[in-house]
Amino acid sequence: MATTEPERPGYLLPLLLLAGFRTLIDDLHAELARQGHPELRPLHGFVLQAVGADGTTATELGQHLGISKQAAGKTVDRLVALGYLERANDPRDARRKLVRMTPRGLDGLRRSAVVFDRLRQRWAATLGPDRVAAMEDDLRAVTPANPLRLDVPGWFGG
Amino acid sequence: MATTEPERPGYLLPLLLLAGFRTLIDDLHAELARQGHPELRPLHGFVLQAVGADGTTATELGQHLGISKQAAGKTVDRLVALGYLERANDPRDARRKLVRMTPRGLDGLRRSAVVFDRLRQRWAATLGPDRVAAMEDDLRAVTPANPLRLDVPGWFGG
DNA sequence: GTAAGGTCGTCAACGTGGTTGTCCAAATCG
DNA sequence: CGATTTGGACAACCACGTTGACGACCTTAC
Repeated sequence: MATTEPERPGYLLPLLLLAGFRTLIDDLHAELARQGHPELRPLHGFVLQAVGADGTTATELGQHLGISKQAAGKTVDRLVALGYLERANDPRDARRKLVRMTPRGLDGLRRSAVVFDRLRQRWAATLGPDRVAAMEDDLRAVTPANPLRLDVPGWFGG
Repeated sequence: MATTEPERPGYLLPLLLLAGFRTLIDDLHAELARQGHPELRPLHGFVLQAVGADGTTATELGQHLGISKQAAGKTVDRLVALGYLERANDPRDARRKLVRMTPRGLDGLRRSAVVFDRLRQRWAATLGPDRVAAMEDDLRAVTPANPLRLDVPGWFGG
């Protein structure tokens, strides 16, 4: 690198990152819709991921996702109504309501993982596997290893 | 590349892209808040960018941003209330209401550009200028050159 | 054992952003 | 000219986020 770069404007970088994220998520949900999960929203996938196979509670979920327990509870309500989650009582603590995946929820989660892997392979086929890995490594290097902030709607607009 | 990659899970890629975007935007707005623009939300910056120095109308803005004209009008209302935009009548078409930047809006937009450039330089200093450029090129290659979809809150949570 | 304090879940109110549907005024077309 | 299209605004609605308040329940200390 002898001379300086041809001065790329800085504002393009966030736009490209957003576009990349959005492309991936849109492709995922287009495929999920084809596979029997048309009601899943981008947000929901991440919530299912956060609930995991072991289940949690609304408060834990909120902490994990970086949102209030009330907001987490509302989203759980929605996913219960859609048939992806269910609530159960904790036998050891009558205050807690365990949030668990239903079979349908597990199905969606597994399919998401498969599709994400396939999408990453598609990027690798286009760019080369090393470039994708480099992108991941680079992003990890400039990103404060945050524990997943999922308050996107409120953050962006709020 | 003799063998296959060590199987990185595909779901990390979107998370890293989102984290990168979010880091950039958060840093930008932290700096903007320091420079006298604490009320600007992430969304607002993109809207100002879309309005540009020449101004537009709410309908055009909505088309440009990928949202309805009503949603665009609402956001314009907010930015007018915050002092970043102003409306004026179009002398050639009494239906149209021109949306223009105020001096405050221009100030915010210019500062955003400066901060974005500086943030990109910071990434370049950490990763190397070629890596940042490569990331941009790669993202452009896997992204359908979309004309800026700004319906993020509704898209994500919808 | 009982009183004090902390935690979990829920209800309510509110703000912001998105949508669709309706409607009027103004421009444009035939 | 009348008919159609277009821009803007209003209203109703949904999704997601917030904070505040409040029971119900666990835990701890006395």
